[in-house]
Amino acid sequence: MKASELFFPTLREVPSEAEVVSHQLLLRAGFIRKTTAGVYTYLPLAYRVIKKIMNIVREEMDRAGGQEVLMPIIQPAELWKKSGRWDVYGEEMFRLQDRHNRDFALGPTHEEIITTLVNADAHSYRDLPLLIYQIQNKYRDEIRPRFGLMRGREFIMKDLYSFDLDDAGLDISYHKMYEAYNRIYERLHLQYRVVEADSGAIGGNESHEFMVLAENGEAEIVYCDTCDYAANVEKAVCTIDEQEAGDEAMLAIEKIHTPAQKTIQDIVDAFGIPSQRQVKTLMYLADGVLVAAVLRGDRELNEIKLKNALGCNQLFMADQESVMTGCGAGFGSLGPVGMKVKIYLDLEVSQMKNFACGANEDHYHYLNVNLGRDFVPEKIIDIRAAVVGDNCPLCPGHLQSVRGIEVGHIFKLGIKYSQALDAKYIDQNGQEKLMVMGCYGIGVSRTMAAAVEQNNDENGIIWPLPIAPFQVIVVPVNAKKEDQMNTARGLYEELIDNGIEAIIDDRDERAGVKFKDADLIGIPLRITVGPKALEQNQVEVKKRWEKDIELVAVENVISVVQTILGGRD
RNA sequence: CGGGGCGUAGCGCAGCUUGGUAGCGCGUCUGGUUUGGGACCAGAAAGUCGCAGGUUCGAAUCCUGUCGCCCCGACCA
Repeated sequence: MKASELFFPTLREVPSEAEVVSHQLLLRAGFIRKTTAGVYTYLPLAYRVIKKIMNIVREEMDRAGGQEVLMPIIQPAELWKKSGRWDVYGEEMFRLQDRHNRDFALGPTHEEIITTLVNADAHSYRDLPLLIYQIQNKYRDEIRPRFGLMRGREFIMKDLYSFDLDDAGLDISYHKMYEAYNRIYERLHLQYRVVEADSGAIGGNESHEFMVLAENGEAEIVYCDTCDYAANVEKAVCTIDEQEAGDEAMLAIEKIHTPAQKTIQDIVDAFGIPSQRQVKTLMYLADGVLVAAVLRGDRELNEIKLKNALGCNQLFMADQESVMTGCGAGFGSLGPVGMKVKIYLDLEVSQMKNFACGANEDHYHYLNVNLGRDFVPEKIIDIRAAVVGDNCPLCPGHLQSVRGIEVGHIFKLGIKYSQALDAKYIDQNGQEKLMVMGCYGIGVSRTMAAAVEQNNDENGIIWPLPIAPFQVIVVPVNAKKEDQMNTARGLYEELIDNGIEAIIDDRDERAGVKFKDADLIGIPLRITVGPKALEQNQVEVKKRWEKDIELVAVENVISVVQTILGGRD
């Protein structure tokens, strides 16, 4: 490709709409342009990267026994009504009507379509297992699209669905995908981590996320400094150490006047009671029902854990009014003693003795409160957010934390959708049974953004070799000098003949401009044809990820390039 | 949807408080001089100031409404 003909409109300045580095660089380097919020056009360079990612994904899916199909984006409402998700999916689904006012959705995911399809055409145990996948655009009317490609409303996703005879079969399919995903991220040359995940609204009981490590990642990952344990903080299990439980004797409960003390810190300041000796009470509305979540004073609640424990659909922090009517006291004076609504007590609090908390009466607190004697919770469960330094749930190690971008997520769905959509098969004994399903997603366009997020410097993108839009850029320092252009052209053609994807920067620009652009768009190797070296029949070979320049005789360039490309791949 | 902010030339911004000729830098086009890390000189094109109402002799500027965009929160590949 000639740079003079390539459509890659680079920008010198950072568009003001871009906040994160991947968004800024993809815009500046002429890879993407926004059409509307969360919807982007992929320009030629970007689409080359996308296609490379797709191909790696496709190869690994095929290798794992997946079969590629292409399902419709436009999906009839009736399918979604059948699964019960037409109402549940809510605002996030793009909906439209045809000329007869029939309802449709733009597919945010394809469980409905694929399950219906498999149910219609796979009837026997002999037809299973099936691993069906596709790579196509998904539509989700996100509450807030952001960070460019990171969270779009239209994005490219690979989604695979597995159909098995039973749980044992699902375990095998799940394991295949787990392995395939690992191979994919290895092959993409991304630093990543597999973590245990919450399965969220999609349902199911086992789930892993594949996280590309990046400082600005939206997700927090905790991992053990000793063993292999790693989890999304949303999921990370908090344990208590039986040894730590004090054998302190219970003291008599005492009510104190706290006219101006509302927060945990106020009590620390006024009475010198450390936050670890206090308890905080958070009020939530779970599907409209008021509940109390009780945690140690210095801890944060993990809402997802609470939501899962309650088994509710919607969980919001309660408003002042609901709290006043439900508890008879306002925020800042709440506590488990005499609490009129159900108490969900964090595991850790069950070990605390003689703690301080609100008295459910404005301007009063209790001291020396004890579980059992002074109050009885509905449940004692793990609902606190894990933090760095916590005990590992699996070994004697401690938890560390990093941030990551979720680029892949695999779920065991079980029979949730086969039940709703009636996906059954006849087994060896002539019995009807429900298929057991799994689903497995990779955000392809997000993976491209994550790759940039992880691989860049002050000059621009540094594409990992397997997904670089081109592998080599040949830069004649002065396009008007015939000897330089001739050598550059010769090398360029030789590269192409050897199956190496190359650009020749034949533009009549100053060398600085070409170098800046080459760095910005992140081509891994640059071959510079300049006057001085050319006198010795040499050119420069520069790796985008290193500072040093290597002088190479023109006749050796191809083999040097091949060695570098081969070595890093 | 709640909170914060922004819409002025392709990109980055000023002008708005105090109404009166629409400006700057970069980019683009033409000519020339240059040519190893975003050159210089000269010239040029390009904006119904997001849109719609209103106030006014006169609105980018004041008022009302509306649309769009960005950031923080809940959601997710």
